[in-house]
Amino acid sequence: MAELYKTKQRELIYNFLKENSSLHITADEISEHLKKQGSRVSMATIYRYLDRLVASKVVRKYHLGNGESACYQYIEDTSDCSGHFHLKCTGCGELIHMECSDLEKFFCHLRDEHNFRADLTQTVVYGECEKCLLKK
Amino acid sequence: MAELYKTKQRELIYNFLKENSSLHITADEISEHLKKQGSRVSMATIYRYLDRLVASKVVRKYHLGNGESACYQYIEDTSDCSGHFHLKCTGCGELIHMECSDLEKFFCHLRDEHNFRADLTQTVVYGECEKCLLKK
DNA sequence: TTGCGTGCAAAGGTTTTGCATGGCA
DNA sequence: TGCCATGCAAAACCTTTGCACGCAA
Repeated sequence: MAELYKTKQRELIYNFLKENSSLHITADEISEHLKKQGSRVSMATIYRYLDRLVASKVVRKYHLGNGESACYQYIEDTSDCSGHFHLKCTGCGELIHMECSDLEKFFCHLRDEHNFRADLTQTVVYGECEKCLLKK
Repeated sequence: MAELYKTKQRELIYNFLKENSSLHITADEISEHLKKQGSRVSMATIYRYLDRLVASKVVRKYHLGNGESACYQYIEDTSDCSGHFHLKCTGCGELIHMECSDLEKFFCHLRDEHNFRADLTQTVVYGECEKCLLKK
């Protein structure tokens, strides 16, 4: 499905996302990165392609709140939807990736007791990280 | 603290938020509501006042993702920050308010095991609600 | 009177869209 | 050749800001 045509622009965007699958990347960062590489790709193309990748579940879209731009991340393993979790520090802005067995419990609790199937890959927990708490 | 001056516009906005403290309201909804009441208040005034209310912790600001506008909610009881939680259905868009003792456990787990002090009032869990799951 | 609050209009930033052109198959 | 993809520019959208005027205290 998805892209019928393979183009240079799409290849560049795709590779950048895949090579940085541990990061959350904005459309603007993609544009900047490609510019440094010597390739210029219009924002329209970047957004249009990202929409397709999101629709075909190749990348995930995050919205980290306030006036910030949306972030995109390449999905490493399509099957794993349970163990990965995000914490965003409202102090320093850091995004923490968390793996934890207790999460599964929380997920099951929501499903069994509240009839709500949470999508933890889409969910971001806001709060303050260790470093920022110590600063106070 | 906060507003030194009491004005008609501020009173209207404040009352609307307070009377609907169970809802999450956008700046635009405030504008529309007041328009129906016969009062027109500029968006600039609404946003400026909301900023103040957020700064003085009278209302809470939520960002529900994607291109959606920010939502604001009057804080009923200033002290209660632990037991209230939000689930947003990605299917029908409904925002579910959840009270649950297991949440406290989850909150403590993050704090004790991950050194992260979550702000549950700012956090929204995405997923699918009962109704949308049944539709499938 | 003093200075904060308001409205208007313009600007800001991110994302989307229309249209003509360019490029893959 | 026949579409689809691209770039450009303009528009859409939410939110912020500058400035002159209005109004609370």
